[in-house]
Amino acid sequence: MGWTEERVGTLKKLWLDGLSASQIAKQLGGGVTRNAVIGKVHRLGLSGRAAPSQPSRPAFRTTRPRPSQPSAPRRIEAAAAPRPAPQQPAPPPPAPMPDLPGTATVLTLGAHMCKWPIGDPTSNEFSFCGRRAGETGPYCVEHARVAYQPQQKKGGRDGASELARSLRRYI
DNA sequence: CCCTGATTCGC
DNA sequence: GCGAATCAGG
Repeated sequence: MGWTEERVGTLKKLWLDGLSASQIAKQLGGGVTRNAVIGKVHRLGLSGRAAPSQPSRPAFRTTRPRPSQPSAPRRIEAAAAPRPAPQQPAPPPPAPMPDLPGTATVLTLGAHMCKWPIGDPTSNEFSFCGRRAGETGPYCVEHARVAYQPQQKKGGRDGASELARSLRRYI
């Protein structure tokens, strides 16, 4: 299955919520593996996260030898370069998930109800927004703005701060 | 062995 | 652009 806007939106949301790639892949349903999710995440440019559960950042590229071209000798690059002491800025606090107005479970979620995921999809408290969804999209007007992040290229008004404000309420 | 994300590269 | 294969690591 291809990456529809809805699936991409869900992917973004769940990834920014700190869910693992495999969890996102399960939640998106069949047709996607965790590799697909990770690949898409990288392609979307949001590889970094606020709260990586397992911070594996070797800071140096983990040169992966290519399986193809079998005649090529396997060269293992041992990290010999001295690296300056990296200064880690203050880690951002983890984002708790407040309860939102809608609390529709997957069973009670209707056709025209906002399908914005609320909470951890793997937990029992997971629910959807459930408010009235627009005619065009699966989300309510408020979540639609967050899901379909507009191209904030130009324009006099500051779309970024507006987006950040709307996001802030859910983070 | 389970899991995690990261990367490469053929498609 | 997509994702399987593969990596390094917890």
